[in-house]
Amino acid sequence: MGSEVEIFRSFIQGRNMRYTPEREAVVREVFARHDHFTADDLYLGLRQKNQRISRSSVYRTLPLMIAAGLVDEVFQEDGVSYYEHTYGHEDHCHLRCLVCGRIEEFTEPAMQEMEKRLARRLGYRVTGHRLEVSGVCPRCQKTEDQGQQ
Amino acid sequence: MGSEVEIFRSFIQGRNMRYTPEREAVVREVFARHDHFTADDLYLGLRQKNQRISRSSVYRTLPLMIAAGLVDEVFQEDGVSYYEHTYGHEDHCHLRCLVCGRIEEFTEPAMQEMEKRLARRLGYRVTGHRLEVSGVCPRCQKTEDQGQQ
DNA sequence: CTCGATGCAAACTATTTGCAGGCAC
DNA sequence: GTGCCTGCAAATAGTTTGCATCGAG
Repeated sequence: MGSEVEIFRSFIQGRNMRYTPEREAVVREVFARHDHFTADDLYLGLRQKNQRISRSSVYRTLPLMIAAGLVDEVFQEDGVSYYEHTYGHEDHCHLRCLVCGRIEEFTEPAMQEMEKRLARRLGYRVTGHRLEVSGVCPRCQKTEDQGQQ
Repeated sequence: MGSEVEIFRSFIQGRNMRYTPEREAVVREVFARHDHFTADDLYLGLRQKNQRISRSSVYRTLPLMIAAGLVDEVFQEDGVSYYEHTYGHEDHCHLRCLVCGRIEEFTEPAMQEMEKRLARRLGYRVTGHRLEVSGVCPRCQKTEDQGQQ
């Protein structure tokens, strides 16, 4: 932590925008987390830390962090967006268990190659990807078996 | 078309649910389309064909078609879900141009292998995946170049 | 006939936005 | 001091839901 804050400050100031305490608070909260979070998670987390901030500011800061390349929206569930910070993270994909809802991450080196191949084949300049694999996790398979299903 | 309707009818009746004209209308509309559509697209399409149906019924029928394996929710945009029918379609992924918003499809044989590898490695029983690659399409790259960007 | 399905309108909820006042620069 | 940013409350909009009625089986 620390360098992410600096990166965001540069990004904001480089665009001649104002580096406010609210914006810094959001960056800090984002990087204090190491899981998937919603806008409201950030808001409530900051509130619990006695940071005075509004939901609006959280909602207004997230797109800036995405533009700065520090955050990605990784999936949506029940109409709610989930985010994660990306700085210093290895590129990874998400695996969702349809039974227990748990989401885990995995890295897949083949993805990068696939992307390059795609870019060449279709003429796209590829900037990102989102792979979500769904299925049933080992634990839930076991439960199903016991349940004779 | 035709066999999809039959599949849905069997699915509904097999669950001891009622096969209503509204449900059949939705299936027919879904398979009359060959692009991505929203729940409202279906509703409006049916209305234009003078089918008397409510939005509620469309919204209530879509999850049934997904459960029947005939439809997939493929992405969300601005809080709106987009669907496509899957029956008889080759498995494919989506490529989104961030500049013009166009979404095109591509098939990627490596996906299947990747899935199998994953399943083995992590013990998951994999049932589906969603890969969305984003970037800039050839046409928009050209425009950017002309614009000196 | 019975009970699940429909249509309508109201409810829900995440996110966005207008506006008056505040503060980064 | 200027004008971007904030907080608040209200608006937005897709989707869901309660309920009276309808109709498939």
